[in-house]
Amino acid sequence: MENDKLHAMRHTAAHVLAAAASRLYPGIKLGVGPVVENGFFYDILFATPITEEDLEKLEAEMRKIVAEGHEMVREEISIDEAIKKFGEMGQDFKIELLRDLKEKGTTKVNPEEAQDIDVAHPDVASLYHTGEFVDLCRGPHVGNVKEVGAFKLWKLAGAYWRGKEENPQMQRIYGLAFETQQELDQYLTMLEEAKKRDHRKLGAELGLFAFSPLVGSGLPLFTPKGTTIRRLLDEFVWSLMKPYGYEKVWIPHLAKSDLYKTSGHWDKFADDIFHVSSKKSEEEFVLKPMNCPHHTQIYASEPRSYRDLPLRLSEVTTVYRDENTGQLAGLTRVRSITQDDAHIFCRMDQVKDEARAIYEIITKFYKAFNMPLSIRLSVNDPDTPEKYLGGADVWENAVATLKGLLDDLGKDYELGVGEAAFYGPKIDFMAHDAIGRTWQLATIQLDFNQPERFGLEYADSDGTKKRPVMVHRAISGSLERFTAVLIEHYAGAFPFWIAPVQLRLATVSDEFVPFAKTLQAKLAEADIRVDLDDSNEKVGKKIRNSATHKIPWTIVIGAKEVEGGDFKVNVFGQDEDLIIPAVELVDRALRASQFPQ
RNA sequence: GCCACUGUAGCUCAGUCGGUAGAGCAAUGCUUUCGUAAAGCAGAGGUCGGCGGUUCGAAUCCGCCCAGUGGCUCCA
Repeated sequence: MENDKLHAMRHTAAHVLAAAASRLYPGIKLGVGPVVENGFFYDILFATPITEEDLEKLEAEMRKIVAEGHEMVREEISIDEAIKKFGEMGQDFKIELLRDLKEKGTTKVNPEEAQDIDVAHPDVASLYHTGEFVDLCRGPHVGNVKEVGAFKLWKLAGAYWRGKEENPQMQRIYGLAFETQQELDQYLTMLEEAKKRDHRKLGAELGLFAFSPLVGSGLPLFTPKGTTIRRLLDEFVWSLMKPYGYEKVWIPHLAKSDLYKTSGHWDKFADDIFHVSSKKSEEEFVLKPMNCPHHTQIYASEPRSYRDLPLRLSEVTTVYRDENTGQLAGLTRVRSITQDDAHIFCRMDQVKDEARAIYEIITKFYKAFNMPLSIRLSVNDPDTPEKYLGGADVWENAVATLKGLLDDLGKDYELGVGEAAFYGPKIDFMAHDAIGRTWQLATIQLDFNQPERFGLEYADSDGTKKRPVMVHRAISGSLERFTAVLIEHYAGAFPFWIAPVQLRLATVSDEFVPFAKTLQAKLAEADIRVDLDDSNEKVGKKIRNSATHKIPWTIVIGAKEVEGGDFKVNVFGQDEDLIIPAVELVDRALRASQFPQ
C-alpha cells in the first residue's frame, strides 16, 4: 500500500461512511470496511437494498460528519466485552469476526478483507469511536475526521460476506479517497481516459470483432480485420517458437468424457464443461475445455524412446468453457478461448532447459510489444493438499525445478502460494501495459500427474520404461484476451506490422483514381494491407476518416504523385510527414511490416 | 450463478403527465472534382431488446426472458 498517512485517511473515510449509513439507515449490519487501491469500501447489509441514488445522500451525510469534526477515539477492551457490546448493537458480522479472533487468533479468510483486527494482540479488541458511532477496528486512523482528505462514493456492488458464495450477499459501497481534491480529480480523469481505450468500445469502432445474441454471449465473432490481428499474432509466436524445435499438431474440438475422467479434469470442472449428446450412440461427449489430454494421446499413439524426447507438440486451437454468465466481459472473459498452446513431453533432466527456452520465447514476444514482465512462481498451498493431484514429494521436486530455473536466470519473482494449477506448479508472467495495468498472460506449467494418469512412458537408454514429464505453456495466453490487451495497450492505434489496415490511399479527385488503383494493386501484391478512399470527399475529410480508424500510414494521391514525385506519408500520431521516394514505397512498407526483433 | 444498474435508427443521444417516434453523425442518391482532421442538397432508415399483463390506448406502468455494464464468486 502507498504511504501510511493516505492509508489512515482512507480507513477513516470508510468509518465515516459506516457512521453515515448507520445514521440514515438504523439497524443495518456492518461487515468489513478496508482500504483498497485508490480508496476504500464498506460491506453493509441493509434491510432493503439501497440504490445508486442513495449514494448521494450517503455522501452528503459523510460530509456533514466530517464538518462536525469528531475525534477518532481509540478504545481497547477484552474480546468478551466487545462481543457483548456488538451483541447489544445487533452487529452479527462483527461478532463472527470477534469469535474467530478469539478461537483461531485471526479473522483472516481473505487477507484483503481482514484488516480490522490486530493479530499481534489477540486478547484485546480495539474500537474506534466517531461521535456516536463505534466500530471494531485495528486502526490506525487520522486524529480527526476533518483530516480524511478528498473522497467520493462512486460504485455500488454485491459482495458475499467473507467472499463465500454460500454466505449472505451484502452491498459493497466503494469510495475513492485521496489526500487532495486535485489528486481525486486526476484519478477521475484517468478513469475517463481508460474508458476511451476500452477494447469493447474500440473493437466495435474499429470493426475488429462483434457479438450476436443469436450466437450467444461470450462467443466473439472476428471480422476480417480482427482475424488479421489473430493471424499475425499466431504467425509471430510461431516464428519465435520454430527455432526451438516445436511441431504443429491438430486435434478435434470434441472428445468423449472418458478422456477428462482419466485426466482428472472431470471431477474438478464438470460444471464448467459443455456437454454434447449424441443420438447415435450412448457415449457422452464434451467440447474440449483444454488441450492437454488430447495431446497426451498423440504422445501415446506410438512407442517412444528417450531419443524422441523432448517431443514438443504445439497448436493454436479453441477450447470451450461454460463460464458463469455474470463474469463474461468483452474479449477478456469468453466461452470460446483460442490458446496458443503447447505441451512438451521430456525427461526430468530436460525440464530446466525446456523451461528456459520457453522463457526466452516469452521474453522476446513481450519485448516486441514493449510490455515489461514481472514473474510469479505459483506453488501449491501445503495446507490444502485436497486441492491438488499427486503427493507432496512430487510437488516439492517440481517446485524446486522451477525455482532453480528462476534462480539460474537471476530474475526477481514473487511467490504465489496456492496459485498453482491442480496438477502442478507454474511460472506466471504478468505483462504491464501502457497505462500501468498488469495482465496475467504467459505461463509455464509443470505436470507430473497427467503422464501418470495416462500411463505415458518411454524406453530409456538402459531399456527400462520411464515416465515422461509434461510441460504446459502459453505465450500470448489466448488470442482473444491478448487482442483485448493489445487494443487497450495501443488505444487502438496498432503498430504498422500488426495493423489490420496498414496504409490508406486517398485520392484528391476522380482523375487520380486509376493511378491510385494501380498503386494499390502493386502494394497488395507485396502483401501490404492497403485500402483506397476514392469517395467524392475533400482531402481534409479523408485524412480525418483515416485518422479516426487509426490507420498507420495515409498517402494523398494527386497530380504530384502521378507525375512521379515523392510520397508524403501522413503517419498516425506523428506531426511530421514521412517522405518516401516513389520507387522505394513498396520496400519501405515491407520493411515496416517485418515482425519486431 | 448471485447483487445492482442499463437497453429508442449502424453510432451518440432527445422523447413532458400513458395519446402510436425525433436530432446529429454514418450509410444511400444527386450536386461538387476539391492537396492534409467534418462541402451542399435530398430521400431513406424503427416490432422503442423480446414475450406477456394492466389500460379505450404502452417507448412510457407491472411481470418474465434475452443482451450488456459494474461488482461478488470462479478461473484448468
